[in-house]
Amino acid sequence: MRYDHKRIEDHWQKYWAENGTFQAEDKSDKPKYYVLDMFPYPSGAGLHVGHPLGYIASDIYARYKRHQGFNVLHPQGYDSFGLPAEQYAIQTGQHPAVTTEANINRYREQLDKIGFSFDWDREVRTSSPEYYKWTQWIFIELFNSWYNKNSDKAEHVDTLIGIFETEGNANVNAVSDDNIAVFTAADWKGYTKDQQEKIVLKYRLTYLAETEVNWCPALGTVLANDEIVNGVSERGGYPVIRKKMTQWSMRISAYAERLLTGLDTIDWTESLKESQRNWIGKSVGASVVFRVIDGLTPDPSPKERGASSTPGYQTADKTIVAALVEHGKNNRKDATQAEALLWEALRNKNLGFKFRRQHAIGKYIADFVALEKRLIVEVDGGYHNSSEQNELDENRTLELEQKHFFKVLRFTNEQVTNDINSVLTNIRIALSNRKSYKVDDDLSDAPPLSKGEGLGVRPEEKGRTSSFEENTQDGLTINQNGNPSILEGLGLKDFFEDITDGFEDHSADANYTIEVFTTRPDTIFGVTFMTLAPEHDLVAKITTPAQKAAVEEYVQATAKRSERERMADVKTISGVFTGAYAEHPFTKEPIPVWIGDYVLAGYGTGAVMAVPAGDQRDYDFAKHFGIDIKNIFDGQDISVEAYGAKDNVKLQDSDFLDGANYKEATKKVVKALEGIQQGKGKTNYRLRDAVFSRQRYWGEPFPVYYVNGSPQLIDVQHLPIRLPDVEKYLPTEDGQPPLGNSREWAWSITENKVVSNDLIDEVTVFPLELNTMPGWAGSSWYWLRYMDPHNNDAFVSKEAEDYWQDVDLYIGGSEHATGHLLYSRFWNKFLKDRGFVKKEEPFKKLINQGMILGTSAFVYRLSVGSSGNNNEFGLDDVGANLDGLLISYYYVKECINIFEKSKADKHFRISFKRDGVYVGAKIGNNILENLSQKLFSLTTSNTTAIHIGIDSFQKLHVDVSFVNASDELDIEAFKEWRSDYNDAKFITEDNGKYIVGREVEKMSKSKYNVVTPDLICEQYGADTLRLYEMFLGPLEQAKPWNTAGITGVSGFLKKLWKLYFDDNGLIVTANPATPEALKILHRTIKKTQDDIENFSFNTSVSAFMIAVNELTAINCHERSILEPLSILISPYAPHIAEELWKQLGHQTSISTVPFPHFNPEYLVESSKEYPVSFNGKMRFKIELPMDLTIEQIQEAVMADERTIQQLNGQQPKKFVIVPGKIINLVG
RNA sequence: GCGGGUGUGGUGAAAUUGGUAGACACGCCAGACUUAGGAUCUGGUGCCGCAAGGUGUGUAGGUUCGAGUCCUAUCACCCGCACCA
Repeated sequence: MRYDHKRIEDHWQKYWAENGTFQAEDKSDKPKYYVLDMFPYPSGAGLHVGHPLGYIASDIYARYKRHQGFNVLHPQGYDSFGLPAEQYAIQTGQHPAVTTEANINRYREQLDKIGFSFDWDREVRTSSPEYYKWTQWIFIELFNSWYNKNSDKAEHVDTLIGIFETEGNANVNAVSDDNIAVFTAADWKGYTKDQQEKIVLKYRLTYLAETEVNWCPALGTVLANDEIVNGVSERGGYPVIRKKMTQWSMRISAYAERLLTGLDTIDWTESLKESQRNWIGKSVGASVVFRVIDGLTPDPSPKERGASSTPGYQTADKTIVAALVEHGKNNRKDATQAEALLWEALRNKNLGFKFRRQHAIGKYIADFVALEKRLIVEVDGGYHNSSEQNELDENRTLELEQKHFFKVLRFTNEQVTNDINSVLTNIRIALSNRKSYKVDDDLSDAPPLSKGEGLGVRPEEKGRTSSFEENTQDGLTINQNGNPSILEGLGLKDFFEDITDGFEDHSADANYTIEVFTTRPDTIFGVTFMTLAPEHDLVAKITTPAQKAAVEEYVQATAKRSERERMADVKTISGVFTGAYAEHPFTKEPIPVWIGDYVLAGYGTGAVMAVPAGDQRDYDFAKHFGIDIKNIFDGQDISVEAYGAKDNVKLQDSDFLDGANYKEATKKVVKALEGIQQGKGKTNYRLRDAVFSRQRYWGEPFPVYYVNGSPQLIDVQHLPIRLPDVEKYLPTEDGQPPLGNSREWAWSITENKVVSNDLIDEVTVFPLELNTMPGWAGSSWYWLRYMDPHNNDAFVSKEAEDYWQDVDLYIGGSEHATGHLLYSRFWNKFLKDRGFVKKEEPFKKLINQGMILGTSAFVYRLSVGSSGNNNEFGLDDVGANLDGLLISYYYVKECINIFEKSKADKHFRISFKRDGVYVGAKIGNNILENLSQKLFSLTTSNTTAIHIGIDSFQKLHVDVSFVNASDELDIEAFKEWRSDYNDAKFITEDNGKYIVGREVEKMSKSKYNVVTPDLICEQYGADTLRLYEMFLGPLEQAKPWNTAGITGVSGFLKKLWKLYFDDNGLIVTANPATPEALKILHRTIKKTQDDIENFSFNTSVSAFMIAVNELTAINCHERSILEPLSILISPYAPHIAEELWKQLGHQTSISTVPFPHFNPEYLVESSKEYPVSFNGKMRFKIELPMDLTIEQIQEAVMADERTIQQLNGQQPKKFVIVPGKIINLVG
C-alpha cells in the first residue's frame, strides 16, 4: 500500500469539518487552554509559505494540549477592516467589501489545505457589523470613562461629575488635557450644559481634540506613530507631514506606567518587552518653570498682551465689536442665495476646518472665515462690478491680509450658484496651502485703526445697513472691551457662545512662563540659555521686533522641511535667538531664549533648559552660536565635549548645590523648586495619545453625531451604526473623509436611526461623524470575542470570560510590538478597570515567529556593448607567475573602479581564459575579495597564460518556479514569461545554460520568489509542509525558504508509512516489543514532550526521523511501539497520524487520545561507551559496565593497551572520572 | 548613541547542569537497481593530509582536568528606539 497524501489529507480534512472535531467546549470540567494566532489581514496576494509558520507552531501546541486532556480554544478569524484591505480594493478598482470577501474565501481555502485544528465556528471578522457593534460599544465605554490617578484606574465619568458637583475640580487627580482651568462646585453649576460637556471631554479616555497629527496625503489619512516607519507611512512608504487637525484620540498615556510595569508579569521575549519599554519611554526628572522677563524685552506689547482679556476668537476691533457683532447677526439672518448655498457646504467642518459666517475681523465683517487657517471667503454681489467698488475691495483685501494676516478668497454670486464645486475646490486648495494658526496667534496684535470702507456691508442690497461708521453714528452702543457680560447685556450671548466654542480663554496668563522638562534638574546652575521648539506657542509671543524677521524665517523654513528631512539631517546645528530672556529661578539672572529644531515640539513641553556642560546637544549648540558654557562639574574637563554621566562627580559653581553629587543635588533642587513654586519632580513618557480617526472608508463608523460641533454619543441600544454605502470610497488628498459622500449619514434623535442628510435640521437630525476608526480598533479586543462569538447581548458573557480568562499562548510577528500588542494591552486594562474582564494582561505567553525569507533567483543580462567573454577591459596574456597575477588583480580592480563610476547600477562578471579556452567566471559583489585567490588557484595548476575579461551585466529577477533544485533555468519557460528578453544576451555556461544566481530576500511578488503553500500541499502534502516548516530551524529565527530541502521530510513520511505497510497492506504485529524498540520509543516520547513544551519544534522533527530510521533498521513492526508513535507524530503530521490510527483499527479521531506516558525504566543502560581523553583531548572509546566504581573504571582504563600507548611510559598525574559521562587523564 | 539578538561545515541547523562539536536533513561524491530519474537503496562527506596525525564553533585573552557553553575585551551582521532634554 502506497502512501497517498492526497487521498488521506482530503479525507481527514473533510472528516474534521463534518464532525466538528476541534470545537472548543463552552462548559467543561477540563482545564482550559487558549492558543491564539494573530489573525491575518486578508490581503489580495494570498498566503505564501511564510504566513503559516506561526499557525503550524500554534496548531502543534494546540493539538498537543488536546492530547494532554485540555479543553483547547484555538480559533481563527480575519482582521478585515483597515488600510491593507482598502488599498487592495482601490488598486483593483473594486469595493472593499467585495475584495475583502473574496480574499477571505481565498485565505480560508489555503488554510484548510494545511489541516489546522481551528474551531471555525468561532470565526470573527472585524468588518462584520455583528462584530464592530462591540468595537463601537467599547468606544462608547472609553468615552464614558476618565482615569482617576488616586484609584489608579479608569472610572465612569459619573464619578468625575459627582466630584465637580460637590467640590469642583481643584482636587481631581486625573490624566487629562493640560491647562484645565480650576473651578469650584458653584462655577460648575453655573456653566451651561455645553460648557460642562466641553470640560468633561478633556478628561475622557477617548476625546476629540485638535492636535498635531501625522498626515499622509497619499493615503489621505492621518496615521498613528506606530504606523510610521522612518518618516514615511508603513503602508506604501508615502511621505508623512505634521499637521494640526481635530481628531479623536485615545488616552493611552493614562496607562503608560501600568503598561510598563505589566511587562514584568508576562512571559514575552525580552526583545519585545524592550521594544515596548522603549516606545513608552519613561524618564524621571523634574519640570521647571522659567519666567520670561518683560523688562529686557524691548517690545512693550507682551505686557499689553498679558493684560489683555481678549479671547482669541475675537478677531474684531475691540472698540467696535458690539456693533460689528450685531451687524453680522443681521447679515446672517439675511443671507443671499449664494451665501446660503456656500454656508451649507462650509458648515460643520465639512472641509475639515471650522468656518464662521459673518464674522467680525478688525472693523470689517467677513462672509466666511476659517480662523484656524486665517482664511476669509467673500461672496460678492452685483455691486462689486463697479471699478470703484473693486478698488475698495482691493483695499479691504490688502488690509485684511497685511494687518490681520488673513488670506482673502473672493467669489462672485454667479460662481457660487453655477459651479459651487470648483469654488469649493479652490477653498480646499487654499486651506491646504495655509499653515494652521493657534487661536491666539497674532490676535492681540490689535492693528491701528484705519479709515476705510467696511467690508461685507452692502448698502445696496436688501436695505442692509451700509457700514459700521453709519451704525456708530446712529448711536449704537460701542462695546469697549469685548467683555462677554456686556454682550450678554446686549442680548448677544447666543452669538457669542456660538463663536467661542472650542477655544480656551487664556486671559489668566498674566505673564509668560516657559515650562521645561529635564532629567537633570541638578544641573540647573549650568543653564546658560533656553531653547524652544520652532513650533512652540510662545515663539510668536516673546520674539522681539528686532528678531521677528529672522525668527519667522526660521520657523517657516523648519515647517517646510518634512519629518524625513529633519531626521536625515541630525548633524546640522541651526537656531535663532528670539531676543527674549527668561529669568533663572534661583539666580534671577537673565537667560537668552533661542529656538532650534533640535528641540522637538512633541516631547515634554517642547522647550529645554540648556546646560551645555552636561548635555552634548546643548554643548554643540552653544559652541556653534558662541553662547557661554559654564562648567558646573568639579574637576571635569569640558573643553571638547559635555560631561553627561550621572555619576558621583560633585557639582561646583552651583550655589546651594555645591559639593553635591547627582543624586543628592536632584533631591535638593526639586525641593527648592517646589519651595519657590517653580517646579516639581515629574515623570515624563514618550508614549503619546493615539490618534483614533482615519479619513478612510473601510473602518468602523463612530457612534457619534454632532450638535453645534459638540460630539454626542449614540445610545448603546442602537448599535451597530452600520457603514453606509457610498459611491466614492476613495480617500481624498485634502482629508475630506469618504463618508462625506454618503447621502444617508445623519442621525435622527427622535427615530434613533441613521437617516438621509437632507433631513439635517440641527434640531432633531444631526450630522454623523465622518471619520472611521483605525485598523487597530477591531484587533484590540478580538481575543475576547472568540470566547463567546455569537453573543448578541454582550461582547463576551461573564461566564465565558470567567472560564477562558486570557490567552495562554499567543503566536505572531514581532512587527506588532508597538502597535497591536500595546493597544490590546491598553484596552484590556481599561476593560478590567471597568469590571468587564478579569485579567490585567491579555496574553500570558507570547512567541514571535521569525520571518521566512525567499530565495530569489537571478539571470544576468549582458549590457549592450558587452561582447560575451571579454570586452573593452579585457586583458591579454597575463603572466602566470604570482607577481603578474597581483599586478593583474590591481589592474582589474582599477578597471572596475573606472567602470563603476560611469555606470553605478551595473554588475560585473570576470571571466578567465587559458590558451583561448574559457576556464571559469566569477560573478557578484564580492568579486574582488575572491579574485586574487581565484587567479592563484587557476594558474598554479597550469603555468600557461590566462586571459581576464570583464563584462557588465544587469541582474534580473527570474521566477523561482523556472529554476530547479540544481539551479538550472527552464529557458523556454523563461523566454515565454519574458518575451521582451527574447533577443537579449545572458551570461551562460559553456553548454549554453544560463548562469543562475541566488540571493536571500524578503518574500514578495515583485521579486518573483514567492512560494505558496498550495503548491507544496499539492506536490508533497500538508503533513510534509507542516514538518518541513518546523524542521527549517528554530521558530523565532528568520530563515530562508528552500523548496529543494523538502525531500528530506517527504522521504521521512514515506519511511514512517513503511513501518506500518508494505505493498500488500498492514504489517503491524501483536508481538511483544523488543527492549531496543521500547528504548527508542520512550526516548522519543521524552524528547518530543520536552521539545514541544520548549517550542523547539525543529529538534523534535529530527527526533522522529531518528526514531523511524532506527525502528526501520531493527525491523520493528510491533503495535505496542507503532501505536504510541502515531500519537507522538499526530500534532505535527495529523493527517497521516489519523490514517494510521484508523488503519490500526480505531474508530474515533486520534486528536484526543492521551499522549503516551514516558517510562524512564526503558532507558536504563547496563553499560556505557566512555570517551577517554588525555589532557582534554578525546583519543578513544571504551565500553564499560555502568555499575563500576571509580576505582574499577580507572583500573580498566589503565589496563587498556591504547592507554599504555598514549601515556608512552609516563604515569598520569590525575584521573578525572565522571561516572556515566567521561574519563580524562591528565599528564 | 541607547537597548535587544545572532555569529558553529558548501547549506538549514543540533549539542539538557561546562563532559565524545557538527545530531537530523539538504547538497555533493562513489556504487547498486533501472529504458530513464527530480524514484528507491548502500557507503562516504568539517578543514589540511596518502596516512599517522594535525586542526577546528567570528577574533584575542582568561577560568577549568575539560569551554560552542562561564568571565573580560573586541569585531561583524540583524532587529527596535533615537537631536526624548
